[in-house]
Amino acid sequence: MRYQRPKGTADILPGETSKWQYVEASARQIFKTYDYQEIRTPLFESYEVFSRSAGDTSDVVTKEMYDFKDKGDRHIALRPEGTAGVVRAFNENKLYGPEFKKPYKVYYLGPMFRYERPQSGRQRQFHQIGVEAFGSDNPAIDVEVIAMACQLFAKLGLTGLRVAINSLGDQESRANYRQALIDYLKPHYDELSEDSQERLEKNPLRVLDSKDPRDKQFVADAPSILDYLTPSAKERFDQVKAMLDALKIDYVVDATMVRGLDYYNHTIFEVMVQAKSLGKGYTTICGGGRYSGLVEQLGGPEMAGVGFGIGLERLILLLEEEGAALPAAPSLDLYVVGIGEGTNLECLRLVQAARAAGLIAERDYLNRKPKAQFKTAAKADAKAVITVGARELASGQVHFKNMATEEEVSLNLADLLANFKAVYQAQLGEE
RNA sequence: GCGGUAUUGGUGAAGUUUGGUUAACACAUCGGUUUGUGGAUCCGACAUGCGUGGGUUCGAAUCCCACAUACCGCCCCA
Repeated sequence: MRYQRPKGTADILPGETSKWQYVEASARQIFKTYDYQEIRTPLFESYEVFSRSAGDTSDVVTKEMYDFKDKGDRHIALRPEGTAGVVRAFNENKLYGPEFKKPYKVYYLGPMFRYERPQSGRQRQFHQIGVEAFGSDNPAIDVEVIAMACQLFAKLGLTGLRVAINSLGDQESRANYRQALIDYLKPHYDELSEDSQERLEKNPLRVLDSKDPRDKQFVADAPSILDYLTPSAKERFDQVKAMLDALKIDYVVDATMVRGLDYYNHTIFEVMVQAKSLGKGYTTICGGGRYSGLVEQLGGPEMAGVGFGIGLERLILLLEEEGAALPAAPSLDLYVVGIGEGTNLECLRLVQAARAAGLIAERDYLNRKPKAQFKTAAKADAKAVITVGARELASGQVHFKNMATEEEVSLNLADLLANFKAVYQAQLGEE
């Protein structure tokens, strides 16, 4: 074992990729019905695109970003999340212009990079599917993206999900609450965990998320952000809740939920799940919300946005654990057995004719014995086997065996090659 | 970045407590039994090596050190 993949990366092998394709296809199909289209942005961007958007103090920026200077001395970073690059592209291509329908709806899917300690469902190169909708303040879009995520999970057969929502309010709400929280926690400073003491300085809302029992007793009685929402922010949140109710989407309001990236405001939400494969307690597989100032922050006009990201590794791990119906490898329509080296060309002609007819066809390339070839055909669940040997080459007749019934007939090789699909289907009694 | 557990063929793994010279067993694969017909039987082949590199020892998969990776818990996050 000379080389091994870099820490926190994975090879997704055949067999695995079919699951990925299934999940991706399901997402594309659902997003399409909501009128979202795919956008593809670079895997790397200027460092500032991420540092400006996620917040200079966020952990994602300060310690988890893969950044480097390229040969032209540009400060580059591998994307740690999808939103910033999409917003940059939105601005750079002037998609805010009047000729583009609003809200402007896009989805993306691909690898993201964070320098983290790997664990199950958490890698340094990981994959997200995400959506963004720009240019509407309507809370109905908040609800729509939540509904869209739920619909995807339902389609994939996931149950037992927990949808948590919260509102961070507008800037004024958040500033007022931040101060209130600091005022409340400051007197207990010495009793807080070391982590939370630091959080209190940098990002006080994070204290609410602490798992440390020392912090939890204070968090329980801490002021709620929902009491600090301005009337308009509260009205907005009430509308979101009412619309979720109207769509019969189950959710819980979690006033202590915060987000790791600083650009969020108003509605934020997470879809969580309890799974053995993802560690103890609830794990988030989808997170998102509104970001009203982000477009402007990255040099665009004042324009609202809302979106979410889904962690694909976690999602697929979950589907496997739940025994969800993931597609199996397709079986062969035809296997061509060749006996003796002289049949090499005829075997090639036959599989090529079968493939041209749209059949999944395979043959032996190793000049193995008929028995071994039949074994391979049976193992691949081949529906039919055609045998070609010296006798067949001489007579122009090949043996066609229906593997299910074990019946074998002799067919004219020229007829078969001339009209492959019809002859094949007639033999198997297919339409 | 911090703390912990683990790492033996293509696969599942036994062996590590008590260091001892063919690294068990099973599955898969390949070959033969059957000069040209499938999941069966029987026979045979299949780790000059136990994550990597050092060290201790007459002798190391077994003991010690370092490193790498995976996993678990923090931090954080999807």
